[in-house]
Amino acid sequence: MEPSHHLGDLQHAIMRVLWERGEATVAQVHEALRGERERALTTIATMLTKLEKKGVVAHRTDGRQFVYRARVSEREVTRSMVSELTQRLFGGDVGALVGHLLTEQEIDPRELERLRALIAAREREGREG
Amino acid sequence: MEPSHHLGDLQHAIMRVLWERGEATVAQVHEALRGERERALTTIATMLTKLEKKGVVAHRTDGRQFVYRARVSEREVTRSMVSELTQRLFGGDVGALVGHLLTEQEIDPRELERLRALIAAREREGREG
DNA sequence: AACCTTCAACTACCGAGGTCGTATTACCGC
DNA sequence: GCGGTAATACGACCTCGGTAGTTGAAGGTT
Repeated sequence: MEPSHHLGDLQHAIMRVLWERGEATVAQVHEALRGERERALTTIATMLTKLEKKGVVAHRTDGRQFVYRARVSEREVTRSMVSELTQRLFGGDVGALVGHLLTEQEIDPRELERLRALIAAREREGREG
Repeated sequence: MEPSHHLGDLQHAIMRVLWERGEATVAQVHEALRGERERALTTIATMLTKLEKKGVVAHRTDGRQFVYRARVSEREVTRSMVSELTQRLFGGDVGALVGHLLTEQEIDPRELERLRALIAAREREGREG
């Protein structure tokens, strides 16, 4: 079990920028996040420092600037956060969560068909692999 | 949109006790939670007070004791927390989360069949209702 | 050389969850 | 009535996410 990639809201937003761009300076992250809300540049810088201390990002130096990159993949983080919630709310029962989503949340009909295909594939895998 | 029933770990554990038993004194909650980890009684009492201030629990008095009960349903909380995560990780796309669960997480084959039925029912609903 | 801008570093704070220790109060058994 | 016990009330403190001001250095500009 890796050290629980649990990210806050801003942290996750920053990571998304890094995942998308591969690398980014503080200013670039700040700029990319300008859409949602105006924050001080130092807020981003501080957060990146904290993320680095947590081990989820790293930086190299380019002239005077720090260029950050993610050290954990989006997939890892997503898996980890989803697992955490599944644990908390459904005692780890993934099927129960899917059931909840199917019955309690609105899902686009188009999605349903996709999902149906996904399940079929999954069941096939189970029988063969 | 209700005021975001976002609960921490201990808070959620306490709520689960309340949901299960309907009502419980501080001592009873403390006792029920003893299994996972030993905590001071005052920790539970403090948390219950904070939960009451948040509006998610209420209490009546029985002699000298406070008897707490939940003021929000488990369903509400679950929905709210799942929605939050769906928002954060998949931009609110519930289907995407289901897809993730289907492809990235282990699901019991027996569950798959149940889910298939659930989807079929859902699709039927969509066409008729 | 003096200045101005641009960085990162450092410090400070706030709120919330979580964890308790101590004070106070109210009751119960002698 | 006195002492002990059982409950709540209150306040302290820690961690973490989030937010930002200030400082100090580095480097370009005139």
